[in-house]
Amino acid sequence: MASSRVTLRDIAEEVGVNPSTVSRALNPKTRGMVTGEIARQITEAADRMGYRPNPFAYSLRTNRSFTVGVLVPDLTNPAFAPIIKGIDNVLEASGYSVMVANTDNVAERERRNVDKFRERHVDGLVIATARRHDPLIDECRTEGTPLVLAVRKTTDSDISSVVSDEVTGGETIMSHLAQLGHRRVAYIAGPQELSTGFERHQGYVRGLNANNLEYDAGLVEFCDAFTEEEGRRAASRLLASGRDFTAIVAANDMIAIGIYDELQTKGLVCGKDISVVGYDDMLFSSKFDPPLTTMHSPLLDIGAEAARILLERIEDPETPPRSVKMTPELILRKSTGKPA
Amino acid sequence: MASSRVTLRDIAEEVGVNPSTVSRALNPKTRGMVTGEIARQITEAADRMGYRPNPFAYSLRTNRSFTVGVLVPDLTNPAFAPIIKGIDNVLEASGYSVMVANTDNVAERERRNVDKFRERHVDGLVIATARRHDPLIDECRTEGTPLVLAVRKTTDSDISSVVSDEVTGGETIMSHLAQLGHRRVAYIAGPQELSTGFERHQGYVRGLNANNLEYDAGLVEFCDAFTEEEGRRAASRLLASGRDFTAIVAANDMIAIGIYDELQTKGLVCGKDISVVGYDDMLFSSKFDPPLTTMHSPLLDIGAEAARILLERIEDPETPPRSVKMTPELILRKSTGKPA
DNA sequence: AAAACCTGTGCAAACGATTGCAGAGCATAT
DNA sequence: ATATGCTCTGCAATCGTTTGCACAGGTTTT
Repeated sequence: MASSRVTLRDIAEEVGVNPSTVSRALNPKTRGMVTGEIARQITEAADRMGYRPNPFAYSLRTNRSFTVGVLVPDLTNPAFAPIIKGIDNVLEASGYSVMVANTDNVAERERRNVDKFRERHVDGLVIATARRHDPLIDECRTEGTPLVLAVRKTTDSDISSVVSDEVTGGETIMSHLAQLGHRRVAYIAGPQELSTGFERHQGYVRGLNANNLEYDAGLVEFCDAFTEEEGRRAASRLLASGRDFTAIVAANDMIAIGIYDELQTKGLVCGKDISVVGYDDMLFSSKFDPPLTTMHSPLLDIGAEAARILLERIEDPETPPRSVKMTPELILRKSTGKPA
Repeated sequence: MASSRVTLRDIAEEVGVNPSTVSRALNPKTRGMVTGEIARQITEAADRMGYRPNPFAYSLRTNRSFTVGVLVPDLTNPAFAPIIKGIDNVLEASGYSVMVANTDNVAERERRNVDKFRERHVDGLVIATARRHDPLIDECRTEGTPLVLAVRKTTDSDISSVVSDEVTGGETIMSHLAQLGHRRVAYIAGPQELSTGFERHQGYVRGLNANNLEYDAGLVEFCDAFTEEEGRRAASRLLASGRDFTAIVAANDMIAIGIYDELQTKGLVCGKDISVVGYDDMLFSSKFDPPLTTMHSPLLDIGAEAARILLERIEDPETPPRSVKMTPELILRKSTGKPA
């Protein structure tokens, strides 16, 4: 990699001043300290010579890296990719670079990557892998690392986070179903150690109440992960239980896909024999067979907002933690209908 | 961000030697220079005290950052996400960090990000945004920046790249169709300034020849981008042309989806009235309606291999450029059948 | 006119590593 | 016994910035 040859000293010599003057002239914050004319000469020389500050020197001196680390469980999961994109969009505009790490949901890998990020002195972290109780997050907090959680939160509310309003989302779904006439609706929950899984399930029970439906433990199955395979297995258990129900709501779209799979192998047609609704409205959920009715989570915005909050906190370490809840939106498609 | 407090000097004082000795003891390459016992004491003290080298200092001195930049048109496009994941997997294992940049296919943004990466002295670049003639790539080449192209290449073969074998892929698709009995198959091509678009189209015409079908310019439409929308428009033009054909092959899965859309609005049923085949086998292409028969590109492997080649080149700058072609695999699903 | 204060600049010390060079100590060759 | 060589360690410079401090010169205050 060719190095950016020209340094502060070069410019200083060119203009005939001390490097420190050049430094001050080039830094907006200190520019006022130097005489207008000299500053002009310096900036002129700087871009004539193609000066590019050396980030290592800068960072060594200031301990700022203009870099943030992003942790996701799976880069290729359409429920996470948009978050990164959102983050990248706002961070790029502010001159930051984003480093990503894929953790595949393994705690050890999360820790390793957080450590790596810290060693590299990232200015902050956005974490989309947090569990409700997460020692790693606690650590970061006590270490004072600026961080914001995306799409998930911990039980500790002293940490910035941006999520969608999962419980009212879940509630809304139930109302939709109730309105269609469903009385017995099953639920396939996500992992309860994730706020997403936990709160969406909570939304389900609230929705039950709100619509005068009663909770039946036999109608809810839990998944160990937000995956198609887990969804399929849970659906299989549900079907095998012999219980009666006319709709299944899934804790997210991946699980919903798993349900599709199982229904299909059982010869049930989704949207007619049985309704199913997902959550997230991830890419292509409108292309499935049938198109999935689902709760749209504004993933891109969540990422962007997380980045903004992080930036705020980085620029001013005194900024108190802030938690924002985006409001999701129900997208009606073909996988729900009146009960058979 | 709390700084990693302990430095070489601290360890030096603790053990009672000069910082340079500590440096040597801790660096595997120079470890041999220091007496075994002392080295032992040093490493012992180092991890007792929790020493973490300061990357800025290291990089400032050595000009190495253990960082690579990755350029993709769209992080959220399922045809690119796996590439990043593949890259991350191998790079993480080698202690590198990956910085991503989303360029949305805008050249100016590509340039800006490459510049940013260079300023930050990344050790290398993997670029998935290259056009067949790409001044940006030329520049990088003459600057000597280690880089490897992923999933695309330029006409200049002196640049490392890893792609799937697009032309034989395209050819294979045609043979499949011919075997089913299709004689008139249309093609919806991708942008010809991208090697992917160009070579896949080339595969189409070779496949025509190989199966004794003749080329009919009226049966091919070109897209300006690998998008659903472009695919839909091209399909619309094709259908409107009044030409006769029994199958459409798309330059990639996104375009294929666009074709699905158009067929549906025209009341044609895909896989019966007309066959369509995609390319890439991106996530969920098995979930579409109907499941898409497509050419599987080993995206994850492509990313991983690109990372490996880059690493090679970084460690030894004399390594000559290397281009590898992965072999794709035809995945038969429901969108193709015998001609109506 | 002296005292006090600005304002703009330069000097030099960091930041935390790596590395060429010099030299101390000791073993081997002459 | 001297010369030669080898191995290990320390010294100090360096990478390119930022920034506290000193200070020169000019302005304002008393």
